[in-house]
Amino acid sequence: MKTVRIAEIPSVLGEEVQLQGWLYQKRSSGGIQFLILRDGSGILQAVVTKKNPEAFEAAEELTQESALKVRGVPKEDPRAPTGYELSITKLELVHRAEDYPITPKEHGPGFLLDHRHLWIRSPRQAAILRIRHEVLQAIRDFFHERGFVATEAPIFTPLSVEGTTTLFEVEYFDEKAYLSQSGQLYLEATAMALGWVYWIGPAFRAERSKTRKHLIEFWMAEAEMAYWDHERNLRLQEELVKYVVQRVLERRSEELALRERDTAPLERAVEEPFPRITYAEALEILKQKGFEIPWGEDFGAPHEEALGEHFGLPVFIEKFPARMKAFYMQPDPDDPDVVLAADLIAPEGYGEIIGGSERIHDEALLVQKLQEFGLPREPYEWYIDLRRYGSVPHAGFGLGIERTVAWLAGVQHVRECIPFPRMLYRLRP
RNA sequence: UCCCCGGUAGCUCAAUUGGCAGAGCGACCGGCUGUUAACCGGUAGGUUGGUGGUUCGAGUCCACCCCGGGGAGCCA
Repeated sequence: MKTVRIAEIPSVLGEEVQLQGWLYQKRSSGGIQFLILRDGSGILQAVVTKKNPEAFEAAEELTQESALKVRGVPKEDPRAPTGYELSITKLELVHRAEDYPITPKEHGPGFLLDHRHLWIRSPRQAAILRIRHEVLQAIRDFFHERGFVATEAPIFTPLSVEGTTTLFEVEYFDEKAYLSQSGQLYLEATAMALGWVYWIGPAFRAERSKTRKHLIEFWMAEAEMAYWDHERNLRLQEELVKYVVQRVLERRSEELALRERDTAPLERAVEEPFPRITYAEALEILKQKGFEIPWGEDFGAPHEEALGEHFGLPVFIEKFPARMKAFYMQPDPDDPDVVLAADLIAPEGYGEIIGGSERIHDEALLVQKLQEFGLPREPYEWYIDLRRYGSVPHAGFGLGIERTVAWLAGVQHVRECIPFPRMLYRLRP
């Protein structure tokens, strides 16, 4: 007897196989019962009738989410939800579940988040997590194929990359440490050692934000490249995003279909070049749309959305006013008031998915910027050191995993794009 | 931190001007041989988030508190 996973069903039609999984849902009509099984790889309808009294009686005892092993013969059947159906020959109960809280009916977000440890079993949630897996694996493959070295940045740090108000402070024996907001500064160091590097890791921001685009703990894919400039940095970002989108379209079409995701905008993002506009040009476009933003002010969520909608494609916005952005960004030699940085805005209202820049490589300028931004020098001493020993131009970026997954899977809120979201006022489960 | 909305059965929600606390789903019992969130009949299930106040009477009005949700700012 061959044990297979539901994902393999199309390749074993007509032969008796065993499945190991859980009961997602059951419907019955007198002498016939339909069991919707899930096993982590997908869902499948199984059918049992009174002609098999032993299995029929065993099926009657099943509660939602009971664990079971079934034997049967899979075949194509247009009446089944996925087009395949298993005729049960034998049914073995592994564990009978207690009254399961999540029913196939409506639930509110609060209830579902309280039961996140169970909610992830729901097919539509599991589909998002499989898409997330595909995104992460595609990113690893992309960088590996191009000769990047996978490396790591520490989670405990003594310093701040972003603003100092958004830090989680923790005790580190006799001193204070913070949870990392970004691995970037450390990646700059490893880039000087290894050339081209990337890492995928968590970032922590103690921002009191409550929007569908924010998590307190989120994951980033960050890359840093020695001897690269702003232009080459943007080309790599576009190549990466196209690669990831194409991979998900190719390998997760079932999950996208289950999510009822319209794939047309994704296909467009693979085929067409991403528009590139400057901050100043973005202000002009927004002005035409009725948004008056003075030079030097940042965009809000409605403005980002308007820009994404304007192009219908991921769009790069580059050359922001230096004051708006981080201390380490390289000024534009043609216009020192702006920096060689760019954000990539996803279409359909999913917001900023990448932020990147060329980094300052001149020691004096970096020290000056630290002062201008009011940052203490001591914890950054090692970072300044990088500008003393063979300093070279370099660039990098960070891609937000959950926002990217939300865009690809068509999920309204990033909290569904990570197994266990950490949010303002929500630490459990 | 600010603005808006909410908290009633396990879940999703009703409850008219302040006047007997209800429905659907789920659970349980029964019926039905092709269901698609199946359907049909029945049973059980309540300290209306908390404290205080107004009132003959509060789920409903007032005050404070607690817990959520949506959005803003900030960011990926």
